[in-house]
Amino acid sequence: MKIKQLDRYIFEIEKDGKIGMKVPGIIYADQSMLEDILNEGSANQVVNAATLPGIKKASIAMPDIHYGYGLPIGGVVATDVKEGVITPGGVGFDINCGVRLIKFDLGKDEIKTDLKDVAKHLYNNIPCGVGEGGNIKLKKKELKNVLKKGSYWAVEEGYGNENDLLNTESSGKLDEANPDIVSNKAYERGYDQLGTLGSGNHFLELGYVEEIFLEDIAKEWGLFKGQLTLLIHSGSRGLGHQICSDFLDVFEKALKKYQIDVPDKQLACAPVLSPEGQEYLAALSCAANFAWANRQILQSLAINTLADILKVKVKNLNPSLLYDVAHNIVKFEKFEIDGEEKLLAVHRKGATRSLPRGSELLPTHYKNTGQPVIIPGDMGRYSYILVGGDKAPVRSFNSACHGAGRVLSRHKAIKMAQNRNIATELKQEGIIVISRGKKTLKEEMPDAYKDVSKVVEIVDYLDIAKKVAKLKPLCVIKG
DNA sequence: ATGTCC
Repeated sequence: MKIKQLDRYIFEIEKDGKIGMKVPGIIYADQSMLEDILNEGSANQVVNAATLPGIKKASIAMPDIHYGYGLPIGGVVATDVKEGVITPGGVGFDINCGVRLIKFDLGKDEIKTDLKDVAKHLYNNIPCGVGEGGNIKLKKKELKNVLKKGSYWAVEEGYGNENDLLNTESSGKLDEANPDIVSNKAYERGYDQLGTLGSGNHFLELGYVEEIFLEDIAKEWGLFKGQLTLLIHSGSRGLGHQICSDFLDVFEKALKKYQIDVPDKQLACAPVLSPEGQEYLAALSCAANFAWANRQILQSLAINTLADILKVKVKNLNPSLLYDVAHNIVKFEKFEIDGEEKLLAVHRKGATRSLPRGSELLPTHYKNTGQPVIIPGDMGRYSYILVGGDKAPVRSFNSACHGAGRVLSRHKAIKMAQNRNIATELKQEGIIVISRGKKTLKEEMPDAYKDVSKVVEIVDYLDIAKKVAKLKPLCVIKG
């Protein structure tokens, strides 16, 4: 492939019509990241995605790009709704994996309880781990309501308030959801998994604001130095995973039916407006709604647990959701393409929506600032709060990175970690980590990830999203 | 990410 450097942090993979590329590839990264990206094969996945029917402008990769199923994690692909395709490989297995940030009216130095006890209490109260169920057990009729209503269901059931809905992407509900499309197998996996964290890179983290970069915006958003924060990263658990699996079969058959040629079967796709495309959209929306209800319930569990162990009233903590963003999703958004407004299916696969100030998709209270973009790093370093940048519409279909991005695969990380005790190492840094799975901490150790500061620096430089504040972890709960 | 293979 031919790669041209267009700017300090912009690399273009030239469009090669002979291999079916319909648009060029664009990778936002620095020189050293680019080398890793080329070596591990995810640049090739960017090229593959550029062949998808109806793709507009470019097949885009964020600086946290790494190898994934079909499209790389950190990939953004926008297809024309009328003449383009939709692909489960462009969304991922964990549909609406995402992250939310809750801020408190409490400084970390005001905490009198031993952090170890706080971590233990959180760990004991937040169901987590592979395949683990929680305390909420639903019948089919009720789970259907969750799939239809998303965060609204959680709020109706007392796990949150109107303010939470206002501060969740799409208000925590996609209207395209049709619970009748979801397989019984997916339902079976969902009955007891609402309000559970899961495993892998999912986590619940108590931290604090260590540094502020944009004072005005931080002030407007109610952020202050030393402030206690809660970060929750989870998704649609087994239910979403099953929905993705169910549709991979459907889309493989669709390739033949619609005579679509893709270089990688993992990019199996169908026209957005085909029955297959529409059914996937209806099912994906159910999984997305489940994930939003899940994070809303986790938020409520964590806040109550925290108030309990700190021996303060919830109302005195004054918890408030800054924002909840989706990482793995398709959204229908309007963009100007060749001077014409088009409705596009924006696939974000390990990418966060990043709406600039003035966007009509923003709730009124964020219209002047732009959208809070929450970027978790790794459990030993830091996380960032950014704000949607003015160049996001032209550079990335209003998308930013979603995290640090892996440098080691899960397998390699476990191998590299050998007999290291990651929890002990982090404790020496003043971070309490409790994990349910034995392997999880090795898979998720800080060395397995890029330095999120470098990743964030690139989207900041490109004005895709601007740095507002940096968070430091205090205690982390993992599955 | 995931009842880490139906």
